[in-house]
Amino acid sequence: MQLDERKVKILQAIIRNYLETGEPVGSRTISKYTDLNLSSATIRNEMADLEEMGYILQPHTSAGRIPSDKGYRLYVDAMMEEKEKELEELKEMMIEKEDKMDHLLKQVAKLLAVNTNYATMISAPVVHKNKLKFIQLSRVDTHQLLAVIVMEGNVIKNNILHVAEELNDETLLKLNILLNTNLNGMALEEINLGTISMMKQQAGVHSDIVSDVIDAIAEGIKAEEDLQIYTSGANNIFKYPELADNQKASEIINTFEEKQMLTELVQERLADEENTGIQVYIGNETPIQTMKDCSVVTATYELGEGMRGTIGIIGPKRMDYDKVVSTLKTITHQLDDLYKDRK
Amino acid sequence: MQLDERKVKILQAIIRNYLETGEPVGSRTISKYTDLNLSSATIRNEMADLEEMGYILQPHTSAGRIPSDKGYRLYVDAMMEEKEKELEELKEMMIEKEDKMDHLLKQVAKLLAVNTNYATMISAPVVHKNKLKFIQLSRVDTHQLLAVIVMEGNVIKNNILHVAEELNDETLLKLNILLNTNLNGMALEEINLGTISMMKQQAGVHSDIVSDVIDAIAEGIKAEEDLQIYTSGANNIFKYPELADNQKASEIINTFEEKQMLTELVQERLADEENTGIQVYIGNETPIQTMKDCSVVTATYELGEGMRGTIGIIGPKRMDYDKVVSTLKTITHQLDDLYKDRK
DNA sequence: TGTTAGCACTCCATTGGGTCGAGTGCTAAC
DNA sequence: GTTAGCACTCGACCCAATGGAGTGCTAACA
Repeated sequence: MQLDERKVKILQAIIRNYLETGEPVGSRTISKYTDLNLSSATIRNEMADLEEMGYILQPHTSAGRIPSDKGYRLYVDAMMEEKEKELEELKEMMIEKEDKMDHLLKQVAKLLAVNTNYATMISAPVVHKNKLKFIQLSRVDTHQLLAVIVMEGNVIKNNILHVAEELNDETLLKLNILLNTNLNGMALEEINLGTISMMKQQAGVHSDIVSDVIDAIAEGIKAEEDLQIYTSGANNIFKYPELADNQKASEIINTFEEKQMLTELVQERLADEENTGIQVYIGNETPIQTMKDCSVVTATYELGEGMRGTIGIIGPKRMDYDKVVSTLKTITHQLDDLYKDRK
Repeated sequence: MQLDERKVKILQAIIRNYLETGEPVGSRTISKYTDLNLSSATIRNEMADLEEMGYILQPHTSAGRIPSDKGYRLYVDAMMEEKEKELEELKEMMIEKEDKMDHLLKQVAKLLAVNTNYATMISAPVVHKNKLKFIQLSRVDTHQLLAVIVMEGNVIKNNILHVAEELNDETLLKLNILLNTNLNGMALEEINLGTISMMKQQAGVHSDIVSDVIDAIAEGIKAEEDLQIYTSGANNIFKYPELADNQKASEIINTFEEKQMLTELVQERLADEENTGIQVYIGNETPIQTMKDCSVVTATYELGEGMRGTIGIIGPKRMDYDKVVSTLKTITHQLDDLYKDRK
């Protein structure tokens, strides 16, 4: 059987209607809803076909039809294509240009959640090419050193080191020079045992401090790797009865709270360097099992120089894909602009 | 009417039973439950009295009784007194001694949530006496300076400053000396316009850099003030049917997600310098309106030198107060120990 | 051949009555 | 002061009946 234009129109009508109401859609509704001027009987025949083809399904014998995952997929694909064409103006948004990245991201998540009425997440940008830019040791106390490590993109790590013997200014200066001449400009992956042992040798009696600094750098990488994720609007799921029953709600809320599980979404996106577009996971397509009753829309944003993060919107399958996709586009562009402004 | 010993015993029996089952408790149950050897009829009489006195109430005419907020209050007060006396051994806990404070706090929140089956929150310690310990400007790039500000308690703030003209090493050194001699050891509140203008004058052409650093310090205070709160186990509320209906669950989850509202709990506790004990809010006693159907138990922990935070456990009114109070005591002591070890 | 009206049928949601049981208050007896 | 007993109340649960929304199928129509 073939999916002719009329079938597509009917399918779209079913989906749109279901998106609005959340109730199964009957043939009579469609017969009035569309401008096709077909009787409910004809619609019924077409609907039987669509069901056979797997685009819609009946929750039970004498109910209306609801879209299947496959049906949503068709709808979304068509819509995405449309969106891709229209180059939309970026709307004004109320982002206070906070200096602190995490404040900004929290705000973005919240803004999105409030605007869309869905749950949202955003991952902090991950720096891919992590080069050391600058290292500085300073004496804070007689037995405490402060190690400041600045990486490309002005990501800064601090560490307090405890030292047994007090260091004089000259030694400190020497160590600083040693560290900077050897490490500046190096990508983190390039720092190998050879470099380290050489530096230790040069540091002489203070080799343990070099070790400490290296450790601090290593820790910096680690901290960077378990990426920050901010969420908002998890309680929006209560607005959709099909997600609000205790069992499901509990699982979803938990996923949001743990955040750990959300990284799967992010990983999946960031792994693919090329893919910077918008991705839609419907129902079981999602990589996160607990969200199999939801749909997830993700977008990748970029802050120049390989710093990329992911934004996600999580809602019921009957989410307003249209609006969500537009909103995500706008937001990712905004983030882009923000970066340029700050540069 | 007076609350004699027998009434108290019956009240306790009612509460204990209700805590376990979550169902209204009938007279026959109590008659078998306690070792008072009283018939259900007698219990009924006593229960009528207790109801009149406001300690228990009937959800509807022919149901058993459930404790009122006032009833819980009596129970909790009695229990607290008991607990205060027994000096309990600190149990072994699985806290990895992470260096990063926020990891630690997240872990504590989670640990608590898993152990108690309630929702938990913990606020990052707030430093009350914020003294500057050390300031350092370093050149990162031709037009970028890194300002590192270390405060008492090794709280570190970084800021990248953008400068128009390139500074030579000597100027940088001078500025560093200027900043440190004028500001070190000062409490943040003590830095006034007088100090600032004097420093600016001394800095001459570079007075704008001094301004920037002062701004950075000011921002440091601000960031410190809107305190970090970590939460865990919000989805535990679904385990208690009386909290799991959509309306209530949504509100509670929202409160947890926003976190902002939770600060009220913290503020209330931290304002009172003396009060470092455990506080129980039952139902409407809570300062957070959305939690009027819950009980909240909070404890203050101290990491020496005026760094204090708050831990809270949020559950149904029929929470196992006994266990919660013990657990909180253990945890706060543990945090104390942790600090001593690291010192 | 595609479209439509009509009809029988299915199934869910809702409603209302009936029953059951847990629990109460009251009274009278111990 | 305590208890047994009894009538009463009220929510929970079950069940059957009802109604409505929606379907599939068939026959007639353009």
